[in-house]
Amino acid sequence: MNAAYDLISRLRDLDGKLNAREQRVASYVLENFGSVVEATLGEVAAAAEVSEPTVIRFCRTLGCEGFKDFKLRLAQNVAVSLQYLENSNVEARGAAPTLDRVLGGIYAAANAARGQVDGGMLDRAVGALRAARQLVFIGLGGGSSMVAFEAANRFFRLGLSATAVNDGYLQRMRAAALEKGDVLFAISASGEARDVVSSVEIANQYGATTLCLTRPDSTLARLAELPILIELPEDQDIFKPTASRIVHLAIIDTLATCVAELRPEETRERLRRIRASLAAVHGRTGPQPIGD
Amino acid sequence: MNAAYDLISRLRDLDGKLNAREQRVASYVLENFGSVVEATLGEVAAAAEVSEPTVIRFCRTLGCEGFKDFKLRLAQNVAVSLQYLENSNVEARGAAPTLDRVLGGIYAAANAARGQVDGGMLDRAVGALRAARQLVFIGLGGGSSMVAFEAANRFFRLGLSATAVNDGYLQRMRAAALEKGDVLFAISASGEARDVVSSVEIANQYGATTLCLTRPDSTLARLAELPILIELPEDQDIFKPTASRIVHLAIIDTLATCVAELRPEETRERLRRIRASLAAVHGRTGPQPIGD
DNA sequence: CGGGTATATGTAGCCTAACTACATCAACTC
DNA sequence: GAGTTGATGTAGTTAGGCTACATATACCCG
Repeated sequence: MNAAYDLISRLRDLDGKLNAREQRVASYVLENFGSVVEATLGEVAAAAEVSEPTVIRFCRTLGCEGFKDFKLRLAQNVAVSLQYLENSNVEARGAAPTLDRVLGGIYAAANAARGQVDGGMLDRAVGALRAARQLVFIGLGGGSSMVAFEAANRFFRLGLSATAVNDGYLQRMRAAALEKGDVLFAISASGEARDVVSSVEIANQYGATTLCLTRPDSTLARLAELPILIELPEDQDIFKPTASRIVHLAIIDTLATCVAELRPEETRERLRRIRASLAAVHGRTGPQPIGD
Repeated sequence: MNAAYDLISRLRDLDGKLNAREQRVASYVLENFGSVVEATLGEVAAAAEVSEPTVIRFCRTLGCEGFKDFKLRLAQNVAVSLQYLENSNVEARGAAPTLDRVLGGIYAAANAARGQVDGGMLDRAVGALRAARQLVFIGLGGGSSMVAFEAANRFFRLGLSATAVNDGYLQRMRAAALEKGDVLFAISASGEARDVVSSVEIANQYGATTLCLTRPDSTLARLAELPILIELPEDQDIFKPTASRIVHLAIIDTLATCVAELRPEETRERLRRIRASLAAVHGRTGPQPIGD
């Protein structure tokens, strides 16, 4: 998508497939993002125990113009995660560094998503959503269930008939009641949640359009008609909730925004009505978030 | 918090208070982040119509070591927003640039939050949460209600007695049933949602500990005992859902992580049990997100 | 098995860009 | 109105990135 953003993933892709000496550089860089950003060509060459031109060649292999360009892109690439990850080394626990870890995880997941999502995948989903007679979002297990509800919450504001269901039995029942023109949108971090998978199969049988937001190579990914697939980086930090939910919300927001922009007049009117309905509850009227 | 992150705000702070020629440089930089990152000292000097040393002095005024250091920091500072904002200029609508807008909004909100949240605020909240006999999260209006449920979902995993309530009447009732040692955690984007505010007042009366996550200078902020306050940047993009929900989720994740780390053994055991309970539903067992 | 070619890597030198020291100029003070 | 301080530019130095070329290694084909 964006050249600058691909650097690290390209680095990871090429890792192992490079010339011997360039590989040394790659390994060194992968383990020392942070310092490489501030190092000179000579320093990197010395640290990786190769000659300077080898480092330059390595940069060019990655598609950069030279070492300078490489450093700039690397800086931009790791800027965010770097900040957070470096801080997390400091064993100064407490809440503030933990916030950094959480945000760092979100950034990492968001960047990963950004690299994988291709426009077509989302555009097809948008096409199906805007044309839907009714929209049913399903998810299970807290995280995905929450995303499903939030999705319904997003889309009803646009004047669409949207509901979320997080009861496994009810999901199957709702799926069975769908027909052509209806959309079933399944959300699952694992892509294996049994009730969700079955519901998609059922909806397929009855001719509904099935979308999903999940991992590649999962059962759900194979069954849905218009899958949105994102492989998110594993998170080692077992005490920290995964960032996948957040990325899923971002995707939902993206889809909702696209649909809203395709029908601006209707959307504007709905938002006006919703805002008016709330003015009574708290006096505020400005351009605030609608709905608290 | 982190030096690198302050560059642009420092620039904005100093804007107008600089020497005549350095001001020229500042103005130029503020309007050309994007190209400055790739420009040389000479190019910036020429573009701002000043001499090269003036540019260097300008960099030092901002607290950088020199032009190189300045450029690096600027690159890191604007890396994210730049990527996203630049893309949004391109009128190539479609879903991919919209994803960039959504992520850009999240980044902007997250950075804003990061600058405002001080450790003490969070640490006090963590202290109250870990000691709670029971935890009740309340929120209204879709977004905040979702965050409340997700919070309960996060904390029950740690072995705490956590519930979420998004029914305004029920919120008051729950609040009235609380006592000393219990925690009421109110979540509100506006800080004015009537039922939520009242519930906090009621809980205060009965001696429960009241926390909140909301805007500064709001009614809720004034009433809660341990407020977590974040002023989030207004979002002009009316069709795009606000990023405030996401930041609120990040704060909740942070609190949950801190509490989890304060009681590691108990948490580990709960997570093991929860994982085991799900193994039956989908065969996966690895270090995946727990609960789909 | 050996010569030739292609690819990988290093050496030495060049050139640009960042920085420094110094000079000049303007403004403000007493 | 002269002195002093601070702002700005000029010229020169240095270091770091890059190129051209040389050497070494591996691979292929007869």
